Amino acid sequence: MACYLSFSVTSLNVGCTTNSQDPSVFHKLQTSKSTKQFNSLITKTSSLQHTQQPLYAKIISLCSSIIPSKDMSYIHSIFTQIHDPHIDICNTLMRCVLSSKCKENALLVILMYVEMMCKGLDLDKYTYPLVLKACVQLRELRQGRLVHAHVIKNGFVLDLYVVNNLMRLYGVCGCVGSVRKVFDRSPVRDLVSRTILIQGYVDNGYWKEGVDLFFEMTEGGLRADERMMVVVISACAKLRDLRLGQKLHKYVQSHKLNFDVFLGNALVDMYLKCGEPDVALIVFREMPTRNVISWNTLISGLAQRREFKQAISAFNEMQDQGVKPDENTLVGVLNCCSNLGALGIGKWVHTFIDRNGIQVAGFVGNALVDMYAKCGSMDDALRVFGRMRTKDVYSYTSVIVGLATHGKARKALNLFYEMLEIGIQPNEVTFVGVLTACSHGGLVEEGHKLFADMWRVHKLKPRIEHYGCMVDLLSRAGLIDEAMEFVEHMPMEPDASIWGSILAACRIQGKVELAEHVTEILVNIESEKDGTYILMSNTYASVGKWSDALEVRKAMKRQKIKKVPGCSSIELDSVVYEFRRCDKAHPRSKDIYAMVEQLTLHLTGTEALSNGSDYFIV
DNA sequence: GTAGGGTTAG
Repeated sequence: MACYLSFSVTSLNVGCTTNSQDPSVFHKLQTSKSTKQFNSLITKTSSLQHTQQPLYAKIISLCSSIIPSKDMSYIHSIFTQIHDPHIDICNTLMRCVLSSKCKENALLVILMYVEMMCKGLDLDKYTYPLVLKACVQLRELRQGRLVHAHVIKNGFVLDLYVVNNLMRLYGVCGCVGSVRKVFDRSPVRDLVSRTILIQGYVDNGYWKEGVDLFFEMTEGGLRADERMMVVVISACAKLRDLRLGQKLHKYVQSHKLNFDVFLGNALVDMYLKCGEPDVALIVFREMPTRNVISWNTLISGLAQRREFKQAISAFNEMQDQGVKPDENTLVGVLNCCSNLGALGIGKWVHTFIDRNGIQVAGFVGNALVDMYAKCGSMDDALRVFGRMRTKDVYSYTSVIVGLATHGKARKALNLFYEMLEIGIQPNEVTFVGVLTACSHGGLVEEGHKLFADMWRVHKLKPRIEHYGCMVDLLSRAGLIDEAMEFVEHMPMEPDASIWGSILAACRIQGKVELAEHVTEILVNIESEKDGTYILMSNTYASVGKWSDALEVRKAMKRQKIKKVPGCSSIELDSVVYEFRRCDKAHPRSKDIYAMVEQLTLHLTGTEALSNGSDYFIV
């Protein structure tokens, strides 16, 4: 075999001494911009014996720094051309390829590993962690198991780095049992192994088990470090267990652990998820350093608590402090906009996305589509959706739900069928949209068929909300008897929203007796809820039974049930204003009410019902 | 030259 690629010793010296054949080669290597140019330089250099190969490795690590391209195939091509490479060179090349953190390159590392085996090379303790890391990046369990077999065969089970990487691989591949097995059978373990073991449980949803393990270990005398605490606290956040969280926080304090940004972020997230936003904010303010993730944690955490306005002000503060938002920030903010109907802020975010060259794809694209749909700008939603190069079930679901709520039933359903044709599997939420479309479009037949398809075709078990959609569909179509029959045949206990649909239909059709029956059920389910009484009262009113309507109102008063004030919001110059019934908080509320009076007068010729008795208005 | 935090849709 000819053509073994390598550098001449002289060309290596080129950079440092004048004793060279071609003084420009080394300089060219350092300044080389393109892979092609670089490759041609390499192939021009002459042969090198493997005794000089450590020097060659140095060159290779230099290569990784001078070539910004993610295309590592040239490194692989160098690798394949070396006849008898030293293991250090292989490891260096592997590390270099792996550093780019993209899937294609991780695959390249595995390929290199296989080729090393074919060449009959003796792998060392540094090779296995690298290959296993590549498997982790790819979630490549099958290949990982083969590597595990080689690890055992070649006697590397005593190496901590190898063992820990093996455990990590099984963890990310969802094999908690294997993580445990490797741990239990390994004669070498350290704090890292223990952290990976706990993380294996936590990452796969066994939060309680992970936390229990932590206490078992610490009660046995183990001293946890910051990294282990981050894993355990994140498990606690998922468990929504405040008491436990406080206990862990105390552990951090009493053991004088370093309150770093990771630990801070984990604590902020935990307090937000456990329902203590005030404590979360205190911890957040106390953090010595914050990064973009700290802000994301705060913003998305507040959003999850439905504190959307507070989340937006956190976002504003973040910008005041000059922290650059990343894609996750924007997704969180867009989510707030969707819920507040804050179209202006949403549009601002869209502009920000465009100006910063952020791809409208994936999470960001989906959040943007959803924002426009929820803020009532369906045309914009469709425009963004149309421009997205790759659409997934979330993108489709957002527009389908959006169209359905905007009353564009046919268009929603057409998109649904288009989605199926492309081969995207719908999920439960997609069907909420599809059934809502049928309900709003009065498409009883199609609704029945699609409901049946859920399980028959897509193997999705209808949840209570789907039954709710069907009851709503039938009720709105005036088929109350069918709706009742549907409710009676439900496999689960109908909830308040389902009875609510029926009750609403009763009001429209003036079915007093059924309404009374349903109200009784509803009061038993949620006696404190105002909506039930109001619907019943309105049902009486709709058939002219005014005294009965009044009776219901009196009953409400007796039981101290107050109508929860409805809330609407409007956004002006990026500020969201909220209004409730009888709300006088706005500095110009006097003007606002005057305008309402005027408008009402204009529209109906009667005076607006300014205070109190709007129980009869749904 | 091993381990860690946050993420969209009804």
